[in-house]
Amino acid sequence: MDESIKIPTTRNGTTTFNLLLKASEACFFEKGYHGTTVADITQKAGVAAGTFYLYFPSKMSLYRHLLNELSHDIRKEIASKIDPSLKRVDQEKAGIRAFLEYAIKNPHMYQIIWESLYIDRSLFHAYYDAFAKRYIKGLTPAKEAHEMANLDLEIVAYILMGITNFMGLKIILDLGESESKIDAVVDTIMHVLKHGLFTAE
Amino acid sequence: MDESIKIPTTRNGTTTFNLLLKASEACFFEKGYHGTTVADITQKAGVAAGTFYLYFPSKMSLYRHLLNELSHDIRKEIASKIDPSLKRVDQEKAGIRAFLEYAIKNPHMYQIIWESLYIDRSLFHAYYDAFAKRYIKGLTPAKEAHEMANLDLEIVAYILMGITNFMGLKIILDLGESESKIDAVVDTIMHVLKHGLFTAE
DNA sequence: TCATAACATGAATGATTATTCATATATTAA
DNA sequence: TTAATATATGAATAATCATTCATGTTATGA
Repeated sequence: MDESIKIPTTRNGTTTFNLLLKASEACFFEKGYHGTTVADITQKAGVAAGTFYLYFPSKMSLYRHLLNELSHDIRKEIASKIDPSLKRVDQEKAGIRAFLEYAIKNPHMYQIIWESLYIDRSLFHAYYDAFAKRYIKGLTPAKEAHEMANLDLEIVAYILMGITNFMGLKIILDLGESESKIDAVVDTIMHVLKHGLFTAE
Repeated sequence: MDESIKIPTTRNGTTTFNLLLKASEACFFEKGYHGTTVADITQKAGVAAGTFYLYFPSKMSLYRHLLNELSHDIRKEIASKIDPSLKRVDQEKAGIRAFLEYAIKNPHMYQIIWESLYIDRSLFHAYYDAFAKRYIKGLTPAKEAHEMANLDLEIVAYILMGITNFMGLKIILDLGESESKIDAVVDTIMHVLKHGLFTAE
C-alpha cells in the first residue's frame, strides 16, 4: 500500500488539508495517537470521515507527516535564534532558550516526538540522530578552537539534548509557572555548562 | 469499577501471575501498550484468555502495576550501588553508572515509563516528581556543605535526570556497542559535572 | 473424604473503529 | 458550455479486541 500523502492542488483542498492537520495535532495531544480515532479528527476538523482518505492513505501516514513537519519546524526556529558570530557558549545559550520557548509554545511536540517510540522505533531513532548530527556539526569548530572540553561530541550532544528535553517537559507539565521560570532555568543550565555542578576538591 | 489487582494465594496462582507479568513486559516492549492485545499476553504466558481477568480487572491495571514495580525496582537498585560515606560527586557517579546499567539490563523500562505519558499523564508526572524529590533530598546536604554550586535543586534534578535518561536511551537504541561504551559515557558526563563543558573566557 | 475456595478454560459477546465505496458537488481548462 | 478533475459526503463494511461467562479442574483445610 502506498503510504504517501496527497497534497491538494486547489484553495479549498488546501484549507481542508490544513484543518485536518491542526485537528489531528490537537487530538493527538489530548488523547495520544492510539486514543485518537479518525472520526475524532474529521469531527474536530468539521469534515466527513471519508474526506480524511482523500489526503492521507492511513492514520499512520498523517502521523509521519506531522513528525516530519515538526522536525523541520524546530530546527528552523532554533537556527533563526542563533547568531553564528557569537562564541559557541553563547550560541548554546540562545539555542537552549529557543528550544524551551518552542516547547512552551508547542506543548504537543513531545506527544508527537516521543510517541514515535511506540509507533515506529526507527522514526524515534532517526529523529534524535539527526538532531545529534546537527549538534556535532555545530560543536566541532568549538572543539577545534578549544572553546570547549575535548570530549566525544556524540555523547556531548546527547547530554545537551537530555538536559533541554527534560527541562522542556518539566516546564510543560508544571503548567502555570512556565514562562516565568525560563530565565532561572537557562541560567542554571548555563552555570553547569560553564563551571560544572560540583566544586573541585 | 475496582481497579485493584488480585494477588494469588497459592503456589500455582503465583506462577501464573508472574508468567502474565513477564509476558506483558515482553509484549509491551515489542509492540507498546496499545499494540499489545490481552490475547497476545495470555498466549505468550501460555494460559487462557479468561485467566488474565482472574488477577487483573483490566489491561490498564496491569500496566499500572508494572510501572509501580519498576519504579521501586530502579530506586532500590540505584540505592544499593551508592556508598553514602562517599562525597556527593562520587555518589553521583555511582548513581549514574547504576542507572545506565539498569537501563541496559532492562531495555523495556523506557517503554513502560514513557508510555505513561500517553496512558495517564498524571502517572508520568508523579513518576518523575518522585524521582526528583529523591534527588533533591540527596543533593541538599551537598549544597549546604558547599560541595556543589548554589543552584535551584529542582532544576538540577531535572538536568541530571535528563542527562541519564537520554544517555540510557541512546545506549539502548545503539544495540551492540552498549556495554562497552559505558565507561566513556560516565567519564564524559562526570567531566561536564565537575568542570563544565565550555572553557572559561 | 468432602466441601469450599482458588484456579483455569476458551468460546461468545459487544463495542469500537479504520477504511471503502457509491454518489454528489465544485472547480478548472479548453 | 462542457468534459475532466478535484473535492466532499456519510452510510456500510470488515476486522479487531477487551471483557464476560458458563463450565470445568485442582488444591486445601477440617
